[in-house]
Amino acid sequence: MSHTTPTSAVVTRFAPSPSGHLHVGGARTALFCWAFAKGRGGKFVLRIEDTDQKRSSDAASIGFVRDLLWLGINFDEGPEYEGQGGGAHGPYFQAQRLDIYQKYLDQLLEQGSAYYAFESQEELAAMRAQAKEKNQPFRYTGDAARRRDPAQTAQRLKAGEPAVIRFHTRAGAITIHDEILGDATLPDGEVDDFVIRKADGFPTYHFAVVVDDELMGVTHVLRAQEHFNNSAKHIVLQDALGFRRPVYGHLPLIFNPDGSKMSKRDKDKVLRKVVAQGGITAPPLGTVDPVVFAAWLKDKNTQLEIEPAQRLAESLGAELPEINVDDFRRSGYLPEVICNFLSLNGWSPGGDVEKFDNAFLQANFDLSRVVKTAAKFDRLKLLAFNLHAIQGMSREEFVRRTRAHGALMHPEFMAKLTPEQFLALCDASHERSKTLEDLFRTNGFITIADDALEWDAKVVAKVLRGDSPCGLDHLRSLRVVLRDCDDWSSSSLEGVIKPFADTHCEGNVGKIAQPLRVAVCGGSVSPPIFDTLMILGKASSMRRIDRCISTHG
RNA sequence: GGCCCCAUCGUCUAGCCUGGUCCAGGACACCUCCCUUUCAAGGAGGACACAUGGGUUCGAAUCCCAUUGGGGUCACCA
Repeated sequence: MSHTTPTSAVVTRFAPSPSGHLHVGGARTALFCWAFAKGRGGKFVLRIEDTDQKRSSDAASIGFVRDLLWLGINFDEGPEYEGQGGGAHGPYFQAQRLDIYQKYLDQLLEQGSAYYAFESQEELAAMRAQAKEKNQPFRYTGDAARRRDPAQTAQRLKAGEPAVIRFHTRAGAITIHDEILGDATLPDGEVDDFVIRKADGFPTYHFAVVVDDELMGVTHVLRAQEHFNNSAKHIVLQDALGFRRPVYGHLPLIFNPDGSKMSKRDKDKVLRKVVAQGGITAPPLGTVDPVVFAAWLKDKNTQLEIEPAQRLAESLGAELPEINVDDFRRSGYLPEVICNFLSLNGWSPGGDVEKFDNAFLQANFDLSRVVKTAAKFDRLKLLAFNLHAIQGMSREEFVRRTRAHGALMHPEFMAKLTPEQFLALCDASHERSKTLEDLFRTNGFITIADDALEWDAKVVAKVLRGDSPCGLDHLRSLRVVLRDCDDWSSSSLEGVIKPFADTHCEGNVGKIAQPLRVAVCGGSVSPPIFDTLMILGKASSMRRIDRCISTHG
């Protein structure tokens, strides 16, 4: 293979470990990497870091790629996935590149830049504990190991003793050049002889990253700030291997509003709280496996799988916090809004501009405008952005996207509405929808059978009873009027009910609208009442009103 | 604890590099009022920040130092 890769072309990469779900933090990293490369006519590479056999048992679980594409983040090279990916620098799964790493491992070994080490996990843990006890940082010193003669090392290896390969870090301070943070120098001794190949033969993250970034021609490494110190390790590796050094940019972290790290564990946290408050000792049927549940209860560090966690939350009436991109999709957020909002966490185009699309981001994203400070993820502002975007949609677009969301998330709801009903519901809900989920969440009464509707006791007491004439009295006299009303359109109903309110309630429409609303939907919230009646249709509306009167009369 | 990084309204941020136009701008949230058949939405107002202390300078949110506070990292995880 020739090395004619033009050095001027920008290449960035997003390199997550395999997972079925894309975290919003990861999404932002991917978005920035994508925007940076694409805005400069470069390439964006996706690489799967599956060198941890314990966690990557299901190496095919790269479901998050779907989330990436949903957000509009496509990649030029990477695993093949629904028409995306492929490329000349594959394979893009690190677990499939073991022979490549071995070559460079050998080079390091020959150079004397790496050596075998035989300490057991237990020994290392003891050393770490000791360091911690003395309040000292743990640093592995390879002197003893390196002093061992090669013959003995060979013998131990031959005997099948488990061994790792460590990098021999030379003395000296290491300076990291960072396009976002500026330069930072780690003093001599900060980087110890870290492991580059594990006992199971897999490279560690540090080693695989350095080799792959070089081979894949990555020019700019943009990743979260938690990787900052790792960059020092990568730099010394690059130097030892004679590799080029990419430009680094460490992105500020994204936190929860309370300052804690945003983590999928937050879901477990919410569930544990609800379970504890409810004094629940066994999982509701069909939610979580009882054995798993017991183990989960016992060990606070364990996490439930996403699907069981969702079932459990639903059955307990708990709201799980949105953490993954898919959570936000399910909650009815728009991908373009998520991208827009995510960009604003850590970057801004300057001035007062804050609403923009991915094309704008691509054209304007620049490292010099990335902020250094961590951001707290403000869901309320995201919600406001989503509302604004929905309001900005045409009627057709709103219908189309709501229908798509409904087909995916609420097929049973969709099945119960005629196309005309659905359209009317969309019109009645458009300007009040903060998410695509709102319509489905707040209009459940429409899909309930007329004779199965239940009324909220509190609301009944407040709206239907009380002063005289009370709501029920109004309903009784209004039902006669409505019964004779043949044109059940919104405007016609208004033409009937408003005059009724004039004569019976001194023009106070609320006095009659609320009892009506409660009668037909069971609660105090619905779209405007005339729309609500129209959507339900005359037969259904009348049945509900009559049943309400007889039930509460 | 060692090392590294950071510090503008409650939150995301503009301004900082190239000191004066900033008694600090926008957005979300919040408060008040208006509109109103519910919930929203919408309209009009309002309150709210340069962490602290020293310098440098005629002048500092902007430059320097210290303090304080916050974060990251210290794995055969990535």
